Amino acid sequence: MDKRERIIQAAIDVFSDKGIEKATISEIVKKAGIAQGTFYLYFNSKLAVMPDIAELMVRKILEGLTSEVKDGPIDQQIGDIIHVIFKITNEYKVLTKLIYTGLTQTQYVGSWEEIYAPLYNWVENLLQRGKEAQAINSDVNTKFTAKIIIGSVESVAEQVYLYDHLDEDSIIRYKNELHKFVANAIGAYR
Amino acid sequence: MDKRERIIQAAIDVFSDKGIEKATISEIVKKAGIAQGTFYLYFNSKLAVMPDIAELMVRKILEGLTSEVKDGPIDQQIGDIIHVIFKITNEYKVLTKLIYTGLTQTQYVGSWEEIYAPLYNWVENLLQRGKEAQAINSDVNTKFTAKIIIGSVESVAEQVYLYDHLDEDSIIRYKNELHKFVANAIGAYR
Amino acid sequence: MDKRERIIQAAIDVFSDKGIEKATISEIVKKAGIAQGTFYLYFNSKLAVMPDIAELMVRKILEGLTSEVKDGPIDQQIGDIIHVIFKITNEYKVLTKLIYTGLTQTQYVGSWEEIYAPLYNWVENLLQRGKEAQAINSDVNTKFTAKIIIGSVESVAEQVYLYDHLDEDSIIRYKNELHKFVANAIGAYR
Amino acid sequence: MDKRERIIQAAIDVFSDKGIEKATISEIVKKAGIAQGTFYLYFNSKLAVMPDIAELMVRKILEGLTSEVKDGPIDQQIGDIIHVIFKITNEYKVLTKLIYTGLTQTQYVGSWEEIYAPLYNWVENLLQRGKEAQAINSDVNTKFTAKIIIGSVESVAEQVYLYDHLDEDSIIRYKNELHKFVANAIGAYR
DNA sequence: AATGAATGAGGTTTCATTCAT
DNA sequence: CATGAATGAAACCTCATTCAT
Repeated sequence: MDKRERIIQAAIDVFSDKGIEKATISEIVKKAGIAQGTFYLYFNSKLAVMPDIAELMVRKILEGLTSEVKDGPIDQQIGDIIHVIFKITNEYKVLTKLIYTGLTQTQYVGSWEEIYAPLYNWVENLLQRGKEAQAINSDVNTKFTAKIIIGSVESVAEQVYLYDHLDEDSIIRYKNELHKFVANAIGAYR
Repeated sequence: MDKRERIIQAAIDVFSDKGIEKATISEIVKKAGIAQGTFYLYFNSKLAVMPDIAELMVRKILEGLTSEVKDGPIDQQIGDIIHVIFKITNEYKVLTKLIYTGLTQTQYVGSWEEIYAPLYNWVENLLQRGKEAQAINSDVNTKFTAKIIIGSVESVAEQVYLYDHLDEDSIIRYKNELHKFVANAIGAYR
Repeated sequence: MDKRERIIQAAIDVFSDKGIEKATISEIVKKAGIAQGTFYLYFNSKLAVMPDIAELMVRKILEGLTSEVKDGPIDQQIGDIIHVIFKITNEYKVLTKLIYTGLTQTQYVGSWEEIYAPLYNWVENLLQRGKEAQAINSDVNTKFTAKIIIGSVESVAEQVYLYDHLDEDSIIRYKNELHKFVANAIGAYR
Repeated sequence: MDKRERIIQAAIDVFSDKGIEKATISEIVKKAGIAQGTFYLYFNSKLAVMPDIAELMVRKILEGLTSEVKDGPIDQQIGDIIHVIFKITNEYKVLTKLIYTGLTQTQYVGSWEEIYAPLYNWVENLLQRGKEAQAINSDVNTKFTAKIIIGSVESVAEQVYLYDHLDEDSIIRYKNELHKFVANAIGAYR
């Protein structure tokens, strides 16, 4: 693995473990197995790694969506989307949250839209096709709704895994309720 | 105003301005007009102020909900809720986001549920009454749905104000779409 | 117990526990159950308590000597002296050492001679009587030898209790060797 | 001279001058001519330098013993030992005392035995040879007695130089008395 | 005589950043 | 490109000391 990649991976580990505040470049380089000075050949600060981390996360989610959201009724596809986002959130725990904040705290806020665009687009396309197939309400604004859905699902996933620490059973019931909520919201049940 | 209160206010200012990372105790005490050592009589670290800030935010939102969500059809009440949360989010900008992260990064994660409980309860009660009046779907789990709604609305508000920096007109259209989304989700339109 | 006495006792506890370096007035007053400011009505600094502590220690040793060193052959009296000093050293552990250092580090070094004088005198008198009774070498300088004996015994006691942490059995053998050493040194066996 | 060595030398100076209590890392680094942060690359606290200082002291004493204690009657060798320890104690004044205390006050107490071992061994060997040559009492426990002798001599040296501040003439008489004391103690005069 | 909240000087400690190798 | 010892600015944090009550 090349140096840059190793830095990003190490940064993910350290940020997840210590949070942005307590994470130090010293620890990142130690974990990456490179010299202190080498870090600066690739990044200017620990927060400068964030966009790369965000990109990696979005890529993971997209890969998940592409592979796990099957063709079929949109109702079922929503279930798949929820499942994927929950899985990734659980896997990377606090990281999802940190990315938001990490980007916010820097000059990289602007990158946000850019980085998440593919994800929003993917869901928007799915809604668009659903709309054309008259599988959801005709008055749904696909652009806005894509973001609302992703925001809702991520928000609940964070609740469930980061704050409430629910047991597996409760999580399933939560996901079902959320599924019903979103499906109704876009009229996927008619 | 007593010392503790002044620290909290100063911390809000500094966190909002600099973010958690760059905020320093030195600056907080300067803004609060107290001595360096005095800070430590009340808090152990800058992050230890977070639970108090969160509590203040929740109190603000609750006050907003109590005063601005009128009696009337539940559909309209949802509009009011969205309006209140958007207003507070805009007012405190990054702070909402920082609280999440600030609590996550510390030993105070546990406080989260406790602090937000009143807010969740308030919405849950509203849903409960709507259910009893058969104004919303009978199969709605009020506890889960309360959290889903608050999460969704906050998530969209943050999108709108923190990342997308939308113009006023787009925000209104976004709010309308969100309103429709939530109302449909719980079956408030039948 | 009056305030002054309580401060001295608390200081003994804290110094024993934390050492001079880490001991703080804050902790002493907490242990003494008095207010922060009250300390200064009795002492100017934590080290200013040292002479009082030293006096208390010397008093303890003197009481021990007076009560436990019986009339009889000087050889046996030496054994008693060793026993008393070992007992007190064990009881107050590091404190003996700290007193030396505590006094050294301050303006109170001068007090040292004054405070220890009674102890030296007591042993000197014992040697003097031994000399007159021709129970020890006639060329012993009682003044110097008194100090040498006390120094040796304290030194060994500290070795045994503070550094080597010997078991009870080894300590007894050590004491016996020391006893023989001192008795021979002053010619108490002829 | 390498950084570590410079820190140790500077620490010796500052400790000797100010005592443990008043010595600061800031002053040590200033005297060593290095940056504040550099200190922490080698030691964690000012007391962490103590074991190194102790080692240096022991080395000095050993060098003194090796070079100044001549072959010859054991009686005379004892005189040499006393002379060396007095000289070093005078040269380093308070430092000898501080080492004891410095080590006591920290996690490094354990190091004590280890550091002093060579010194004890050296004297023990000398006694052993004296015993084999029947120059001293046959019932002397060389291990214990080595420690007793070193302890006694150091104790008296500290008395003389640190507390009593005796004049040169009195010191010579004190040394003579001590010499006689130790020689008699082990039966070196027969 | 006693209190204890508040102070702020002055220490400690960290860690991003540099630069000679 | 890569290194990592050294730096020192800038934060942290403690705690003796004060003083109004």
